[in-house]
Amino acid sequence: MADAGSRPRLEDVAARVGLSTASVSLVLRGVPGPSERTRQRVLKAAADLGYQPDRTASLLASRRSRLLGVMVDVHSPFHAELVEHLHTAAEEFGYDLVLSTQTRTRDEHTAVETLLAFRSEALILLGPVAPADTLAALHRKAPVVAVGRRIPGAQLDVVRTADDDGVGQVVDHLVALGHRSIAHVDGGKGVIATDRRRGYRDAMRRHGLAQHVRILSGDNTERSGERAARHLLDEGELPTAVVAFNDQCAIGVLAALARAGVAVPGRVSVAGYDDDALSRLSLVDLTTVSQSAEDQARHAVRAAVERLDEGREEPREVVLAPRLVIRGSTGPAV
Amino acid sequence: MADAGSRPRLEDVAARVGLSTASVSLVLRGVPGPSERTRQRVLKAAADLGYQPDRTASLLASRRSRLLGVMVDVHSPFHAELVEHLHTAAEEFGYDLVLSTQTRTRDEHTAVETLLAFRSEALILLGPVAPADTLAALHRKAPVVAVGRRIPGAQLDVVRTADDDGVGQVVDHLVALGHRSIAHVDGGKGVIATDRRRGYRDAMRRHGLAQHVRILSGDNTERSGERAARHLLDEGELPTAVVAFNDQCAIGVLAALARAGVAVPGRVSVAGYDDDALSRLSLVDLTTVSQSAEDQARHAVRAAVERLDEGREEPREVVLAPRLVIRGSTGPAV
DNA sequence: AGAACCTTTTAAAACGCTTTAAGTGCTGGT
DNA sequence: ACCAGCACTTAAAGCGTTTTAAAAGGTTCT
Repeated sequence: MADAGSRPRLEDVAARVGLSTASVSLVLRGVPGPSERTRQRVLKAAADLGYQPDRTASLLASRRSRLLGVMVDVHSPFHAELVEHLHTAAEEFGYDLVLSTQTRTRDEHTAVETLLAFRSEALILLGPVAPADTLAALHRKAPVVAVGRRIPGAQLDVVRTADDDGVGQVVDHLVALGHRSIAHVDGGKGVIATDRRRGYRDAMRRHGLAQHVRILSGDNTERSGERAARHLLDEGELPTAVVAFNDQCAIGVLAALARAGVAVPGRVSVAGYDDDALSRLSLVDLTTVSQSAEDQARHAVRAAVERLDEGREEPREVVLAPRLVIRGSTGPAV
Repeated sequence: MADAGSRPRLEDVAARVGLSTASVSLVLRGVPGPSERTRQRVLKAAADLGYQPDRTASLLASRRSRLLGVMVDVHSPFHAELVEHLHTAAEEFGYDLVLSTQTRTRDEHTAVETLLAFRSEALILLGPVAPADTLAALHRKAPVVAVGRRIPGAQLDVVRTADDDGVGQVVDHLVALGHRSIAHVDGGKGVIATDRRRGYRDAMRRHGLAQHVRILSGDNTERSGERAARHLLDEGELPTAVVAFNDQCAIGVLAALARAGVAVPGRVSVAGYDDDALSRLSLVDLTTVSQSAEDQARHAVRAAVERLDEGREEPREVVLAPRLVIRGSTGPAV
């Protein structure tokens, strides 16, 4: 019956203690019912046999899968951090994670299909780029939680930080250091970039620096930061501070300035956004804005669980306050 | 029968064309047998209904799962790159990947158990730290392919690059630039560190520089690089070049030198190992050694497939040649 | 006309678990 | 004695696929 070579099954441990598979199943899942004596014997037998439940079978048998599908961009250090916190948060609620990495060769669509094929009960999408209506359609199949991006008028849940506020804090910080000529390298046409750009504009206006507003086009790459910095250098009218769209971009700015022999923060202060692992490198030591991965992860899981277990129907948007992280790349204006 | 709300099942598409689920299953998996006419009708019906096979059920029903379990350290940029290539390689052989991230809170053991619970047929472990006999025990349950690390005398498959050779290439490069006083910041007690240290020693000896051998203790962190560099600075006897255990460590060295105002590569050349995304940043621009993620991934999948589909039993070790990547952190000796 | 052989289709038994409704013994109250 | 009620336990019906052995429907050949 118990073929020597193969993994022990529920039936094998049941046979070992002379009980039914049903009882064993109950014990192993910690469902109340079985007596203490039974519980002990089953646990011992399971341990002796090295029994390990077969996920696939469990998932199939239970209508519930208790699985949350997570789409991540495998290249983003910030996503990696989020995933770690998602893991622990999900565990607290008795859920597990299925990850689907989105890479150059596997687009969002494929990634999401994979997650559904694994019967994820809800989807947590980190920084999805798909248009709002695509996400809405998806949301009809399974609850979707979008993390890190604003989605206007959507029925789905959103967890994000207030990007405009974050950039505002950076500008406040720089102004407090005496800067007036503060430029912004923006992030292109996405929703996130729009918010950060607005945050910059509003803050400048608030400080009566509207005439110093200077926006250079860029994106989320190092290269774009370099290009923008070179542009400033060539023009000769160097601002005293640069606020970049994100950390990658900021690092590009730093590189171009370093090559040109411009002292940072002596001559020009530079700030980024995201508090990437990169920005913490002591070689980089970048002033930036933290999006508190842990809180975002916790809220995302919480949102999914509320939909699944507590029957919430109305959409919810959680907007967290970003936190300025001051490091060595910003200093007093010259 | 076909409840409006739920996903269509195999039975639903079978009913739609008036066939059995068996036939539909055959068609959908591309198994030869069904007639052309049947094939067409089934495909159309499946498309109409938006049918999507349920992975869990498929996996359970087929003895084969065609799943490769991959353990990755979610924080390593190098692993991220490997995963991307593993995906495409696995796809070529008709396999899929299950990822299990190993984080601070989830150790190797848990990660691997998860992979087995998902019925992975083979395990691909990226940079496993477990002792050889633990891995050997695991290998008895399912074929294990260890990537990136030497495992002496093991029965399992290993795919790695020749670390000693890689460091040797770095030393050769530096010697060619006129360096003689070349120090090494090592990586602690792991197998990888041992190999790289040996590579350094051998190369120095080969060039008749045995009396210049200088090894500073370190590990795989930026901090250790900084510490080592500060040590050298304090002593006053700065070598003209430093070969670090890996890129992270090298970046620490760079940071400490930068703070001390030591020009790189003007006064001291610095090299790392791994060709991390970090080292490509133009701000860092680090000479390093590439481990060719794509080749390693391909060989790892190939090894697993040979075990699973071609009945190979003897262990195999694939040792790839590392490739020196020359960037801006190394230059002529002063 | 029947045997022999294809080709195509299908019924039914897995796969390893969960879950529900129905048991089985007890105890204690009448 | 009898029944109610409680605490456990279990038989059996799924979950949505794959797979196997066999059936069904043709041909072609004697």
